[in-house]
Amino acid sequence: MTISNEWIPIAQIRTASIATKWLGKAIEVRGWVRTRRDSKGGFSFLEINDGSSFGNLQIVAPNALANYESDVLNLSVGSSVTIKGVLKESPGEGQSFEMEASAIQVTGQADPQTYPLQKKRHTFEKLREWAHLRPRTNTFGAVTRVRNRLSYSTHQFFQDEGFFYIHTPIITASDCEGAGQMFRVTTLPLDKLPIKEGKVDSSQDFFGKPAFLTVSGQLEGEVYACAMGKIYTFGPTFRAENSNTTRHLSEFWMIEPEAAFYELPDNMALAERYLKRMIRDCLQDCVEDMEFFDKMIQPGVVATLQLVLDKPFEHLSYTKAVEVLLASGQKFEYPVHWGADLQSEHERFLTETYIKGPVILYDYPAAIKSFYMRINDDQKTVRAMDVLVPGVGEIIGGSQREERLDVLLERMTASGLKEEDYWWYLDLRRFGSVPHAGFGLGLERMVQYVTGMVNIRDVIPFPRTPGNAEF
RNA sequence: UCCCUUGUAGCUCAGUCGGCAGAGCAACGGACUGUUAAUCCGUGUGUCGGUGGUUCGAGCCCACCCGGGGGAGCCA
Repeated sequence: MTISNEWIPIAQIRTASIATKWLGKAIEVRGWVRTRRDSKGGFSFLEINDGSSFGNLQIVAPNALANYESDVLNLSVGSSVTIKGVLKESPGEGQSFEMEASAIQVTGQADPQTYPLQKKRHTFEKLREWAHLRPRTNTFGAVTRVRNRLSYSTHQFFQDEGFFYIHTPIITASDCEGAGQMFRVTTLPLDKLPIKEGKVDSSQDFFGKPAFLTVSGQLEGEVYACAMGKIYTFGPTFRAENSNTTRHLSEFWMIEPEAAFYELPDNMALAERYLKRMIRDCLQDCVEDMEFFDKMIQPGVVATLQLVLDKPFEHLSYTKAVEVLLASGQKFEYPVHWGADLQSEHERFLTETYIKGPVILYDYPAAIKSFYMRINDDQKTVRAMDVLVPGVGEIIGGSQREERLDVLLERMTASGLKEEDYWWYLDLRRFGSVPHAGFGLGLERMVQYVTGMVNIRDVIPFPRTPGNAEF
């Protein structure tokens, strides 16, 4: 049996407009068997998935095939196959097209006695133990394609808007980013650490000083924004927090745009355009996947996203938000008062009950936000913004940065930070300082929002959480 | 890190009062069928998370340890 090297993605056959051009023609597909149904009518049905689309291709395998008895009747779930045949309109219900096989080559068998995946539904918890096999399931295939689309949209959006893609460092020697607990990076022998004056002598370490995995590329992003105008980063970030929730990972992917001459309103508008671009692209290009999420994962998610596209985002100052919460009559576990950070129950009320959609909160009390956020004229609040969405909560956190050297120095002193650790960051304010702003978006939270997937561990291929780095 | 909850067949789970370890699905064998998570008949399946204790006897009670899930905090 000779099989050519030309095969077509099943996604093409799932798209009626493209499929028609293959009708009646000999084609080849390659993929994995999802299920086999034998018929005594002299043929078997195979469902083949190759990852290119949510839907499968139904193969009709006639018993006239030379290897029908020996191979086809032994094909089990998970086996890989290469199939040649002719694309036809399907007389059966459930699919428009099917392929009448003329040659089936079994590439790799999957022993049904030991192959963990069944045709039946598995819990997400169990599938996490099989992270190497779960992309072969409907849900994880769909999540993977949506995640890919969101990543692609990110680059398309920022490139279209004139932002430069900047690669900020993964390893950083400044532990001053302040966004959370950091992972230490070292080549020192852990069983025999060099000790000097009772402390680890980091001068002997690889970089001659303590080094860490980045928690944010923001400070480096500001450097490039203050030269290139508009930049964005898109890379992995690491947080060594011992958090065990459905919305936190130890390793996650973050998109951080930063733009010179941008003030907070520009920043908010950018965030809104960006989120809408991603949603629009997913609804347009991941139709089958989104239909699946809408039906099986979170009923109504498509309509909700469509609604988000049609309406401008609500804006609410922190002060107004506190008033709304106080006036709501809702009983909260944590009482609300001006100056306190909003708890997730408060955020949930605002976005899920009060606004019923995305909401941008801004102008937070200075005391609960980072030192680099620009102080407002009231001296009490800073130009910070959070974008909250129903279900997920905070999906974006950002701010206009403090560009005035004297004010920034004051804020650093008040936060107990040392000027010398930030000399290069402060230089941006010494030489040609400009107003600038940016934000960070957690890719996984965006995937959660768009798909309705409840647990963040199920929207990243190989989740890293406290106590779990398998695979 | 704190609180709650959970761990029994490949998977999902039941297991009463402490007294021989169970069901459905999957798998396998057969029947039937342009089938759609096909259907029908039949067959097999166990370190009851681990260690120790109480008891004539522990899946069940007690102690400690490990894993999973949910909530909180931290944040994206």
